[in-house]
Amino acid sequence: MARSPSRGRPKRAYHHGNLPAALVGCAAELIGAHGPEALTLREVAKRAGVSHAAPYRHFKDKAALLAAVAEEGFREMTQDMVDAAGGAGPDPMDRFQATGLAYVRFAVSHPAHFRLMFGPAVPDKLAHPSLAESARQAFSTLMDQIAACQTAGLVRGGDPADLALPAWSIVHGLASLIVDRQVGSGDASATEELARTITAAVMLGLATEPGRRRAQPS
Amino acid sequence: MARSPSRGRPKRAYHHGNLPAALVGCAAELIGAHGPEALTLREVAKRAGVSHAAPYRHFKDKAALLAAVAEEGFREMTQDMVDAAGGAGPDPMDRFQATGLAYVRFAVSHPAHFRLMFGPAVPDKLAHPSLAESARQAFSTLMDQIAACQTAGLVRGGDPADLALPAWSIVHGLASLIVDRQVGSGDASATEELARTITAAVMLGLATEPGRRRAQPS
DNA sequence: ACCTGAACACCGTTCAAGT
DNA sequence: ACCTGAACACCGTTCAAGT
Repeated sequence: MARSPSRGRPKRAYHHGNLPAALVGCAAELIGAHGPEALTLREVAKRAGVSHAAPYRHFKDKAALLAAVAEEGFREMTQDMVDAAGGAGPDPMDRFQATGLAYVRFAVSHPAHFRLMFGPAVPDKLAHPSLAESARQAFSTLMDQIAACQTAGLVRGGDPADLALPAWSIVHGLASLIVDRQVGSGDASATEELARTITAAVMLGLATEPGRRRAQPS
Repeated sequence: MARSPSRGRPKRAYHHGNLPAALVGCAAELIGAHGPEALTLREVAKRAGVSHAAPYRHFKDKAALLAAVAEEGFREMTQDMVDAAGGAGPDPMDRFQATGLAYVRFAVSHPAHFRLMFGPAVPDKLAHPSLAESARQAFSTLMDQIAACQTAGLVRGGDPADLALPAWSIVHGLASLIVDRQVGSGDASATEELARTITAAVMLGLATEPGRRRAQPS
């Protein structure tokens, strides 16, 4: 097998132009290990083998680097949801539920990334357009599944965005409560069951046959 | 009117034993103004008129002071929910919805406190028992309303804690998404409408007549 | 008992200087 | 063009010393 044609020893490959990617990679590792709050720009730089001032050539400040990692997280989460829907069979309602489960599953298995993506570590997310766009796509994925349910007549009519908001809220709320340790046993299969109950509840609320259906006391 | 009987000028009243309360008050003010992330123990101390080492006589560390402020937040939020339920008339379902609305309203009008209460500013909430207890009471308030709906036959049977989890998740999710600026126009009345839709959706999901009710495509 | 002041080991960020 | 090293203005926390 031929050696890489690029000059220089592989050890110091960063200096040739992929420092940004290396910094994002190191930051993601450290965040996964110790949470976004503990992340230090100086340690990221050290890990990447550069001085603590070097990152500023490629990122405006610490928030910009965190935003890049958060964006990566949103893309991964969206992919997980798309995959889950695809693997859930033909019933649109099953696919919808699978998408929501994937949302919760992502949060539970990557709590540090989830906190980074939604928490205050990146102070103004709208200041990072590609981050905002990747977040929008995650929501969009959920919305698409609702729209498919509507087309199949399984969910009542209306703007899919409006209907997706309760669904997003409930999976996001459960995920947040688990990640913030307000709820949940830590047991993975118990969490799965929780998520299943939660999504089922909101699905009932969105199902067809709208309007007054409240039961009267006997 | 008689002067305060305590010796010394009111300006330096802290030194008599209410420094802890003064620190919590100053911290709450600063958090409300600039968010929990921006809070500095040194500035709290300065604001309270003591040296930056003085707080350590009363709080183990920064997290302990933040925990005290968060606890205050949970008590206030619980009170808001109780008041909302009380002001909502006799229908248990209306009272339940009012409680959920109060939850969202608290978050929207005290975003910094909400972030403090649920976010990572207090790293290990379980390490502060009275904080954990105040959080439990907030959840409990929501649960009580569900139980009342069950008693009235308006919500299906089962462990109230299980049924409250979807409700908690959905209001917490909406509140979090708004506070983290992933959703919402910033308009207060639009937010109110959002919250009303959300709570209605989950109420439909929890209503009586359980089991298979999914509509088939025509 | 409660508070102060100096000190320590960190931060993020900037900037002249090197190659 | 890209990186380094020193420097600045901060942090949280500790601890001897004061009253």
